This record gives sequence, C-alpha cells and structure tokens, in this order.
Amino acid sequence: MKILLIEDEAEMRKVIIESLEKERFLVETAHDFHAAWDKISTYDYDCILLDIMLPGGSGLSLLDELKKMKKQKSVIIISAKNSVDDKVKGLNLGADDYLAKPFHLAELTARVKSVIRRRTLEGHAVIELKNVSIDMDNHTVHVQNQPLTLNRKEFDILSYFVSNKNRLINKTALAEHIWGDHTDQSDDFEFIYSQIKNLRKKLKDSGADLEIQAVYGLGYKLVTD
Amino acid sequence: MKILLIEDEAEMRKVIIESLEKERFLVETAHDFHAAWDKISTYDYDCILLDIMLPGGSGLSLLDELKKMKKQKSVIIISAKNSVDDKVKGLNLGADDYLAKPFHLAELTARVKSVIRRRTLEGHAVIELKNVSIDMDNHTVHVQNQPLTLNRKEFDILSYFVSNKNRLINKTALAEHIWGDHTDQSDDFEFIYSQIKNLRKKLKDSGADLEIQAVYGLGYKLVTD
DNA sequence: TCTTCTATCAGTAGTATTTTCATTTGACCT
DNA sequence: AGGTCAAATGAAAATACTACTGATAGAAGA
Repeated sequence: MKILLIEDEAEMRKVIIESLEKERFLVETAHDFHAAWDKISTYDYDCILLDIMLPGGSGLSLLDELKKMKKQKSVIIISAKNSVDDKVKGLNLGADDYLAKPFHLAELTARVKSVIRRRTLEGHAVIELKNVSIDMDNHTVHVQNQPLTLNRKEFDILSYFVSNKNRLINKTALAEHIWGDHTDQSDDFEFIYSQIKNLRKKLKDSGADLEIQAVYGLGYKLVTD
Repeated sequence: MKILLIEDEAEMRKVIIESLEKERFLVETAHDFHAAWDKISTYDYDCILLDIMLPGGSGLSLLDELKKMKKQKSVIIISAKNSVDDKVKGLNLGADDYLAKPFHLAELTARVKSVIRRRTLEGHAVIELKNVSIDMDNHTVHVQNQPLTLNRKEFDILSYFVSNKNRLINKTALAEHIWGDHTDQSDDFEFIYSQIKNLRKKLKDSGADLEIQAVYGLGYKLVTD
C-alpha cells in the first residue's frame, strides 16, 4: 500500500513516516504543493495525507483539483486548524477524513487503514480468493487454514495482484506500486523476477489455487484457475 | 525516426544513444563537424542534436550552413554554455530548441519528440489517415478503433509511408530511413520485401483502407484509395 | 551478533522479430 | 510471345528480446 504524505515540517514528516512504515506502508513524501501535484499526476497512491497549511497555497485548492480528476483518490486531511469550518470545507471537497493536530500516531494509522479499506477493499480487511485468505490488516496469509509466511515484498505483491485479479499488470506499474519512486527511469526489472519467483514457489508449495501468469512482453496476471 | 547526434565526448554519446534507442529512435552519430556535414548532406534526418562546443569549429557555423539549405532541418542544440547570448544566437540561426548541459535524459527525449512532432506532424502525435490512426509517441496503431499490433520495423515503415502519403518512396531512401546506414552500398532489398509483405498482410487483415503499392523499378507509394 | 530479507548476477530457456533463401509471380520491353 | 529483371511469397535460419532460475552478496532486522 502506497501513501503520499504532503507535509512541510521535517520533524512531522519523520515521525509520521516512521509510524506508517512500521505498519508496512510504502511512504513517499512531497514538501510542497507543486511537488505533490507532480507526484499525484504521475503515480498512483492508495491514500494521500494532506497537510493543508503549507507554504505555497492552501491544500484545499489541491483537493479541488483532485476532485476534478477522473480517478478518485483517498485523502485524509491533517491540519493544525481545528475549526469546524475547515473540516466541513475539506470534507465537502471530497476528503475522506480529517485529523486535527496534534493527534496520536496510532489514530493516524488507524484512519489510514480504515480509509484504504473503505475505498479499495470494499470494507473488508480480509480478502478470500479460492482457497487463499489474505488479511490486509495483519499482513498474514492462510491457505486452506494453514498459515503461509510471506515476507514483506511477497505479501505486497500478492495483495496487489489479488485486488487486481485477472487483470493485466504491467511491470512498470507493479514496480511503482511495490517499490515506489526509486525505480524511476530504470527499465531493468530483475528485482521483480526474483520476488515473483519466490512468491510463486510459496503459493505452489502451499497448494494455493492461485497462479501468477506472465504475459509475454506486457506483464503479469493473476489467474484464478 | 532517424536522429543524428553530433557530439565528441564518447561517454555523453553513449548515454544519449542508449536513451534515444530505448525510445525506438534510430540514432547515428558524428564526432566532428566534418563528419556531421557529410552525413547531413547525404542522408535525411528527422532531428539533429548538435553540441556546439566541438573541436573543429563552432556549431553555430554549421547551423548557419544548414539554414542555407533548401530543406529545413529540425535542430536541437545541446551545450555546456548556458549563456543567454548563445541561446539567442542558436535560436536565431534556426535551431528549434536549446538544452543546457547537464540535462535529464528524459527531458532530452521529450524535446526530441516535441520537435519532431512540431515539424513533421504540425502538432499532433497521432496521425489519422482514412480509418487508421497512428500514435507516434506510443508506437501504436488502431484501425477502426481496434488495436493493430505491428512490430518495430513494420511500425517504422508504416509511419514513414503515412507521413509521405501518395508520394513515391524509392527503396534506397526507405532502406536508409528505416535501417540506417549499415545498408550503405548494398543493392539487395530482400529485407524490404519481407517487411512490406507482412505489413501489407496486417493492414489488409485489419481492414485498413491503406494500400502500399509497388511502382515498378522505382519504389513504393502509399495510396489512400 | 546471527538471521532473514532483498537485490543483483550470470547463465539458460522460451518466445518474438528480423533476415535470408529458394522459388514463383508479374511487369516491362522489343 | 519470350526474355529479363523487379517484386512477392512461404519457409527456414539467424538474431534479438523477455522471462526464469539458482546462487550469492549486501542490507535490514531481531
């Protein structure tokens, strides 16, 4: 799960990133609105955390732009302004939640999870597919009620595939979603191969009825037999 | 699309060529002005990348010569000199764009594409002809809104024909443009026949209203019924 | 520290693309 | 019509890409 944090204060960023990474989110940051807009228009995020008090313009206008986009985004506003007015404005402009500073980090991660669940998982934290069940909150996988231990990347990849089952996923999108923007202008996808390989092996050994198929020259697709 | 890169530093050449070839351009190089001039006067390029700081004379004089030619060329200047003066001089002498070193390779390819688009297609990256539409950026072709998959050479040939529709194209020019200068003094055009054949078949099978006609002893011509 | 996870390398198999070959078809000219 | 060369064809061979694998070294985590 990929999150964009738009926040100018370094200390605040640091502490939020830390807490989200502990929960196994992939976090990217933007320090101002310009950078934020760049990232939003090029990449795809599962959730956007937006501090509306930034130098360079109000976050509300960014929210407004977002609303105009075809693709709906999940946004949580974080702000020192705790006026009811701002909250209402934000939510009207399509934000999914609003969190006033100061807040507990536990609360932030809880809201993030909840928003993502609502938007991308239709409310369920556990996805069942064939004989596989995937708990998106606890990051655990069971096959025929037997636990299957996947490491971080394997889990991320599997959950991405599962929530896009039977759909073609090209390697650029996969790399972006799982590895983030450090893979910017690379066209070498060796690192994908080795993860796919291990994941396939584990799925097969556990008897899962899921198969990750390669689509030559294009990408991968999760087929559910 | 054929590009001439005039640049003396080997490392610079290497990295630029790599990035352009990734975008499916056909790149040829000249290490100095003399060689550059030779190539320009014998071959036809869609875009010329010119480093004005070369041993053997300023690139500005070459630009000047170019301007005198009948046939307008698309030129992008790349230079370490980032003075406004040089930029102005260059653009006055007919360069289409100016890029100061160091630059992002992504930026270079973007500018090349944009210049080519501006010159050859009057602003559109997508050419529509009869019931066929050709996306020069994404290298895709659609016939009646159905995608038509062409491989690299087929696409190159089709786009060359389309941007020279109803005009006679002799085989030497075609070979030069699509295959580059490795076919210099060969008079064997078997490799063309094969590609033409496959392209024709695909066009016909997809129901495209385009026909590549042979003109006996001279070359080919794309006729639009 | 030791263990686990992740990225990279070198080699290989599998698949698609491009060129070559041998042969046939068709156009042009006298 | 018949000779000659250009062009087209199907198939095979050569080349270039893409994906996969096992091994391993480096990074991260316990």
